[in-house]
Amino acid sequence: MSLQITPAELEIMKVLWKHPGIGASEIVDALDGEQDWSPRTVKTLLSRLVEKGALATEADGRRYLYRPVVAKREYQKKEAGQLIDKLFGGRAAPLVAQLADARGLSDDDIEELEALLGRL
Amino acid sequence: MSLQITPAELEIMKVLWKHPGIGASEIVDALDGEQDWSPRTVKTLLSRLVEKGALATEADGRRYLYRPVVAKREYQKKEAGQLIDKLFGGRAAPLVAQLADARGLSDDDIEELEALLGRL
DNA sequence: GTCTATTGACCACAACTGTAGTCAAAAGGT
DNA sequence: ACCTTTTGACTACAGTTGTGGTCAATAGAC
Repeated sequence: MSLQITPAELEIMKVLWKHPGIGASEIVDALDGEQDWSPRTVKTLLSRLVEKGALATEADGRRYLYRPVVAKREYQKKEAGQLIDKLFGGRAAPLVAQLADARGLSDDDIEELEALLGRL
Repeated sequence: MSLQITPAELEIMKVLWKHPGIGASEIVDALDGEQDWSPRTVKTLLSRLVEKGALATEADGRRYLYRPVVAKREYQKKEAGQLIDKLFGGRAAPLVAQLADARGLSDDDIEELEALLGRL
């Protein structure tokens, strides 16, 4: 159960993580400006996500309300783990070093990281 | 020029980052145990990588020697950047927090991260 | 010198992805 | 009671990816 979510599907998931339990047209609205997809496209992505088990549906009269099954946190964890396994030999530090190098760390980042390290 | 490298292709790249300038059969050998691909499959992946500009070839008599065009570092940077943009709102700290949560940080990691933060 | 194994070029093909159309049922406006 | 709009179900279709086959040239083994 690898729950493969494609980039396009992820956009839908992001909307639903932010507003769980909305219907297809609200999702289309929420995506407006972000993505320029026809409502048809959004519907297809929704069906595929339901089929994959990433979304649960709840009938609401004529339509469905959608709700994520995988929590955002879980998904982030999985993706982050995959990336460091795939490219960084499973070690977190080189990843952070690359990030720092690639785009610098904000002061906030540094502060948060220090706090985090303090707790360990 | 986004240089889209797929997971299967990445396995080839990893071999070549480690041993630049080898030929197809050496790559097949190096992958043995890792991946179980027919030599044909490896050849196809090589052609696609060359076509995409991710590998350069150098004729060596009857065959080619392959060599990465994109450095590993560059690729890591790009991937890490994409991940935090895609899932962590562009901030590094939450990513590290997820990683720490998901699999813990080794003492080495913590030490390295502290050194890194010290420099900033 | 001839045979065999290797190589790159080209081809195949199913699964997955991105994008969207058709269709029939139902909801809501008037 | 009709017409329009919205919705989910089904369908389409090209591009990408994973996997590997065919073929002709050729390099090396005998």
